[in-house]
Amino acid sequence: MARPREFDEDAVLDAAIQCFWNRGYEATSMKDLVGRTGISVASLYNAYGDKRALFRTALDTYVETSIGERIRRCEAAPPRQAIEAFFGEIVTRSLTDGDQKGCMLVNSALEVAPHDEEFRQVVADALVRIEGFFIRCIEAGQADGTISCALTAQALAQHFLAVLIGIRVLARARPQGALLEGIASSALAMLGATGAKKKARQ
Amino acid sequence: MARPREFDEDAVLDAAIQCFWNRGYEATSMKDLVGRTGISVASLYNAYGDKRALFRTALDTYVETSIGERIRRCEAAPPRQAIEAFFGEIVTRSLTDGDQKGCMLVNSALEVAPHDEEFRQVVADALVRIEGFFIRCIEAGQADGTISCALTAQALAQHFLAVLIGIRVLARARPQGALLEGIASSALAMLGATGAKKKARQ
DNA sequence: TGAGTTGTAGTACGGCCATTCTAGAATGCA
DNA sequence: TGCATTCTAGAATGGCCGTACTACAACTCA
Repeated sequence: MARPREFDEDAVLDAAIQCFWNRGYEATSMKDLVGRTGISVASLYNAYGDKRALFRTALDTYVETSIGERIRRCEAAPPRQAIEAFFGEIVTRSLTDGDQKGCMLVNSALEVAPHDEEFRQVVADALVRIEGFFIRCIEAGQADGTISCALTAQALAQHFLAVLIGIRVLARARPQGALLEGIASSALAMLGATGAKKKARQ
Repeated sequence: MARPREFDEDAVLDAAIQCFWNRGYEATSMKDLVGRTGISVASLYNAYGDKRALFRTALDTYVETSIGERIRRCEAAPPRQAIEAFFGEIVTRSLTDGDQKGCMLVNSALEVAPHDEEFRQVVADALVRIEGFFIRCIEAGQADGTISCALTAQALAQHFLAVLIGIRVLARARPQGALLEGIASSALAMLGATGAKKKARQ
């Protein structure tokens, strides 16, 4: 071990994530990355390998932090509220992001997954992880009666996954609050009528 | 007027659509287009302008043919069947396409719409057109009692739009029949119970 | 202190990119 | 037939791409 890094590795990786997230893989050049990260291209190559490897690191980090943490955060709540919180966060994030970057995972699912087996697997695994979150919540909710049993947990979870992706795509092309919120709330309606308390009030 | 075109304009445009559809805008090079269309780069520039203009023509044509025609075809059927047919076609197409190209409109919604106002508008308009198809079908179905009134026509239509997009994205990352078919059928379940005949049988 | 190691900066490199130019071939019209 | 016009082919162009190389700076450890 000799000379230590001069740059903040987390900050640089975060800057790289922002680039790829915003523009995608192809449209992001090494020059863009150098400009955004503030370090030289040699340092980038030295620290992360080539562009593809840097993208892989960026995507993995994004999935682990943005998505993984959201799942953990939401899953702390009771099942039904966990799903509501998840959609709520997604919609809020989509609307408050001025760059309209959408979700880096969804963007990658379209851009890099189809023609690259490695990335297809990374994306598919992350999607399965989200689906797993939904399944766990729905099963728990169906067990304690807070979620309807009209559909199987898996069917409903996969439906939610599709809606989630749809929201993320629409966030980039039609970023209107009413649209995204409406879609989320019609999805949540599929959870079934809420408990007796709320029902009685209406 | 002098020397006429030597190439089949429809065939060339179709080849260009295939390129852009499969790889996206950025990842498709003029060299790719020359190879796929079979005509020289000079002819491409002469006939369609630059790469961006060719993409615009390709996208417009795609929307008009692939999507416009599907809407017209499906809308010939009664409202509920129209929606069922629409989802059925999408799922079938997604699964039988060996290239897993998904939908060129959805791909464009993520790749070119966010950073290009012209294309954002083109994509948004096309999405509104699909939404309009759903709204017309749902309103008609709610009027004749074949579709549930649990949600407003617009809310359900927008929900369907999101699910549709979700299916198209998943088709590129997780192209499994059971997944896509399951999502479509859980969406169709939102149309509500079918007519008395079918209900009585069960 | 100095030898060894690793990070950094700048630059050079070959290749491919979109685009344009040049020359000539094919057609319609007079 | 000859002129004007349009299409086609291929090469040329300038720029940017990702990447590798070279020289040097900064640190650890003996």
